[in-house]
Amino acid sequence: MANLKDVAKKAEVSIATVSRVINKTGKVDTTTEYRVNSVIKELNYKPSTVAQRLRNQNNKSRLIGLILPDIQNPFYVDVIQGVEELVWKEGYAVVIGNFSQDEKKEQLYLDIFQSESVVGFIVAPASGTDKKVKELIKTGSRVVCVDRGMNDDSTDVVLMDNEKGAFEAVNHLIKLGHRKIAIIAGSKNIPTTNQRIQGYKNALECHNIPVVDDYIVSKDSTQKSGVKLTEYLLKSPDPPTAIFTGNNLITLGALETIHKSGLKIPDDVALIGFDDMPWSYALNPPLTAVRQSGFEIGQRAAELLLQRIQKPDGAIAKLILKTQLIIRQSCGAKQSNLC
Amino acid sequence: MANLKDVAKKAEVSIATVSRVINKTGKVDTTTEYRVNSVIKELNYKPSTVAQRLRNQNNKSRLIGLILPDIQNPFYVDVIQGVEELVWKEGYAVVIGNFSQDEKKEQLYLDIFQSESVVGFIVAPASGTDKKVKELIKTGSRVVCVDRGMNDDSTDVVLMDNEKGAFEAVNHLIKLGHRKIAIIAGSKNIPTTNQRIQGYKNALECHNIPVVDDYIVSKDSTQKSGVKLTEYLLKSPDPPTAIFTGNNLITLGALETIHKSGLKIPDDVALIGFDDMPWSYALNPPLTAVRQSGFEIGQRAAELLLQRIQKPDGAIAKLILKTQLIIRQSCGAKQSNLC
DNA sequence: ATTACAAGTGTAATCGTTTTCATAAACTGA
DNA sequence: TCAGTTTATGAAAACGATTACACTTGTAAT
Repeated sequence: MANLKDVAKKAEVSIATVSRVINKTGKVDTTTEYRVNSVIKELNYKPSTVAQRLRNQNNKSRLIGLILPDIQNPFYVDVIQGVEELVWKEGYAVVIGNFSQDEKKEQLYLDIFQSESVVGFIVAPASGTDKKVKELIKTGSRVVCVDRGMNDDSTDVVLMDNEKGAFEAVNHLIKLGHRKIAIIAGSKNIPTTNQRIQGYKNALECHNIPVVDDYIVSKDSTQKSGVKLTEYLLKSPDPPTAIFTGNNLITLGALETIHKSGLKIPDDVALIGFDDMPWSYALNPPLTAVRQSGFEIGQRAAELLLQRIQKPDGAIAKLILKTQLIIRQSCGAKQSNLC
Repeated sequence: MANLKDVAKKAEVSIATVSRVINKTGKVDTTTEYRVNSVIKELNYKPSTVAQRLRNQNNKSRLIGLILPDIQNPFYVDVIQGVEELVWKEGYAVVIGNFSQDEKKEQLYLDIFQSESVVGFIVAPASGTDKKVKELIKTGSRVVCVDRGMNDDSTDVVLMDNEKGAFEAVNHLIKLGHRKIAIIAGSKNIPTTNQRIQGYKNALECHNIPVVDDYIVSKDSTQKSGVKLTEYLLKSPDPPTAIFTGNNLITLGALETIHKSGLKIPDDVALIGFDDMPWSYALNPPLTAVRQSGFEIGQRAAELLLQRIQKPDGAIAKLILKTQLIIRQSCGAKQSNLC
């Protein structure tokens, strides 16, 4: 690759002049400017970002590091899309690290990204006490958390109101007359899971319906465990009349089992899912679901990050986005007017 | 951040010695080595990758650039996952550019990634004559194409056998007795679309069924156009008894319309989709579909890229992966034994 | 005692930029 | 005509690392 020196020699000027032409800093004669520009084109010269970055210490990359627990989950894909779309307008690209719920992998991605000098991080941290994240902040990196925050509120964060979302879902089921309501939750290691379980309990308690431990099942946040746990619930001596699934993958697993066992939705068993997905409406019957917009989370997080980059010392923001209950046909329509 | 000089001063040695300790090159006294290492830890010193890269001209990043047309499409998410999983083992991270079928955006991402000195690119190019991609190859970048290749076979490429996949799908419908078969294809600008249409035609011709132009509809590869075009087909004077949808998003759109119009699958209209998705089995009835493994494409592409990085001048590979017809219940079961 | 060699270390050049400072030439105004 | 100013340019220092080379010791071989 041609460098400044090559261009300078060919244009018969000093490298300083070439640099001035490129960066439009300082006076340059019009004719030399023209000459230099021709040579640049001729040699297809592109300044070395590496050298620039070394020289201009503050010259960060045009990369934003996005570190997520599970790219297989379409929810996080929406987050990616949200971030990408917003950040793109400012000329940034997104680097993605998928750590598959593995904290070690998360740490390594943070390391790699840091050494690639990303301008900032958007992270859904594996734990609320992530040492590496704290270290990053201390050393002046910009970090925004999504979906899950740091315990000590040391970063900007964009969260969903999971508890309320779950409450509304279960409340909806209760209003339709259901009393035997089960929840298939995701991994208990994830804060959001516990928030959703809490919302579920709150709704039951609000209607004086006893919380039955057998109706609260969880393993991990995969489709497979959705299949298994639904089987377990349906085979139990007193099966629930309604199931609330903790995320979109679990919902798919539950659907699989319900169809296999020949039960009808919503007459034999009602289903309501956390996560509204593109396929929710295509189901038969269309799925009633709690919508959380990954796209919006992504966008907000990106906004916060860009702000933080501009104003490193601004107040720390904590955004809690509302979920939306999308009522379709998977819970039946028998109305009642409790609550 | 501390640099070599700081460490050297504090450890009372020259920067050369510090460098030697870090890189374990050259002789260093055990006690000085120990001293230097302590200081490094104390100051939390990390070598500047930027400076290293400038110095060691060949020192590339640990990033692989992945440039895709539509991250909203779960198929490409599978590709990402495939790449990520394989490449991760070799200590690389993945940078993702989502160009939303916009060639300009694609070019810009290629530029950004190049200036971030990625070790290699995996691209699903917007067009088979992409100038920028060719330029990259000329300047020594490693490029592997996925899903769509370069016209002149100038890069390694991993493709699906779309024509055969479509053929088998339509053949399946014909064997079940269908004669009025429509195809809702994706954007005609994408090579894969045309391959799938070709496979569709081949199957009809193979059974001496006339190809009816009215049954071949296409717009773009979105859910929305799936909705619209299905409406169009079902309202036509002689509606098809079976629909073959060109990708997973179109399938969702078609399902939406079919359910809305109260028709039963497969009795009123059979449906077969290109792309088997996690939700295919959760549908009611479960969807018969042509499976193409994005994950496998991703993995293979990553393999090729890593090989190419090691052996820049090896022979160019063209991998064509087979699709798999997953027969479920969305096409009915009336057997016939033509063909 | 002298030479030869190895071990341990430091000096300085280098990678490709940007930018400060110096300087020569050209212009200004009395 | 000459001081003062502006314009156009170049030389050289930095950014933070690596590394070839030179240098000082100490030790072994003669």
